[in-house]
Amino acid sequence: MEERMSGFCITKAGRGGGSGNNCGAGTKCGRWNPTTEQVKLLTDLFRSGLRTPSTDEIQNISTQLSFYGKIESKNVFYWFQNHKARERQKRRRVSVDEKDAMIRRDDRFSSARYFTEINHVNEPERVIETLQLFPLNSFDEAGSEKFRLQANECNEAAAAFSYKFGTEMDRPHLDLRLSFV
Amino acid sequence: MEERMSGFCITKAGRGGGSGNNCGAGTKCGRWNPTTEQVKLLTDLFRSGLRTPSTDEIQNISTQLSFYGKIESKNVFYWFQNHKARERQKRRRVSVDEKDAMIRRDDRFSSARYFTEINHVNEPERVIETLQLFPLNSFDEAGSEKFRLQANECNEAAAAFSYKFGTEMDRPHLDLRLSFV
DNA sequence: ATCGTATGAATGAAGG
DNA sequence: CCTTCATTCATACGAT
Repeated sequence: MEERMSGFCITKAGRGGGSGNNCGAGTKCGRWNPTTEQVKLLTDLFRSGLRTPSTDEIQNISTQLSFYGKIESKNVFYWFQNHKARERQKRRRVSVDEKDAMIRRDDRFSSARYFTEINHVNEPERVIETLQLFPLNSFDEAGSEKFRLQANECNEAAAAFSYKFGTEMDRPHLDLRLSFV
Repeated sequence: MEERMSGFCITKAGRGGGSGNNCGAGTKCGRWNPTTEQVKLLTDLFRSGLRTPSTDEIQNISTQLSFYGKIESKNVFYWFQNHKARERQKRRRVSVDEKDAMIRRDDRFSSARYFTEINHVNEPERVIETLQLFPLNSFDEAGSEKFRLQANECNEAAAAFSYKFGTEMDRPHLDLRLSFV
């Protein structure tokens, strides 16, 4: 394996042959490859609170970022979609992992303590502190959406699954099939 | 091969310093190093037909595998993602390589159509799902598309990333605040 | 040490 | 919005 360069190069320069792409000579240019500057600026915008830019905003961002390399509006659109989704996903996984760690830590104790600690994990924290640095009025969408997020009722379902393992120490017999949810 | 380097790795996260190396059990390290037991169990699950575990399944698997060593749910997620992708990739490579790789017309070069054709039409004769050694319960991807019970939105806790870069990168003043367009 | 491969991690792009 | 796929980057590890 590993000769992935054989064929399969959409390169074709089909991208309207526009501005000099950041794909070095011979590099495959099948998809957008953001430059570090572009990533940095996009990240800054995200940190500023922008999560779901409107079409106009996307267009504007794309136009300005095109200074640093080839970019299209859809790239910006996808970037925000992915970044938002993955941050949320990451957060979700991490929180559950922390919970698992706690479960494993004192797996033999009452569940009251368990839930108490759970509640401690989710400490509220603002992420929009930079919002005031420069007043973006483009929060029509992102803002309302953001405020929609609430911490109520986290994972009760996740806490429902049973963990009856931990007793078998020697036999790798694990019942990993528990997808009846 | 190997023309991809070109020193252009975004490498932002750069988590945990490069020199990964062996991290015993429980040590912080850059990259998950699955134990043989973990790999075995994951492989068993895969061979049993599990290909795209749901969030809950990922959680359960991760929790139970954590008995054999440090593991996070994202590791399980990535493992299945990669395993499935590479299986398919290998399969495709073989089919393309074994067969006549040149008679194939290059009619797949059309922006978004490319993927669609790849996914749906590019399989002439070989089977699609060959991994059904014994029926388990979680044969996913065959169209189940079961409803994921989304543990809804925890709070916005600890959304901090590793916005580490931004040290001395020249900041060419871009006005990304597209107030109103 | 070098190289090649296997594989963990990430992310662009879609689909639904 | 959510999940999934394809591709790529980065690294651990064995063979040379």
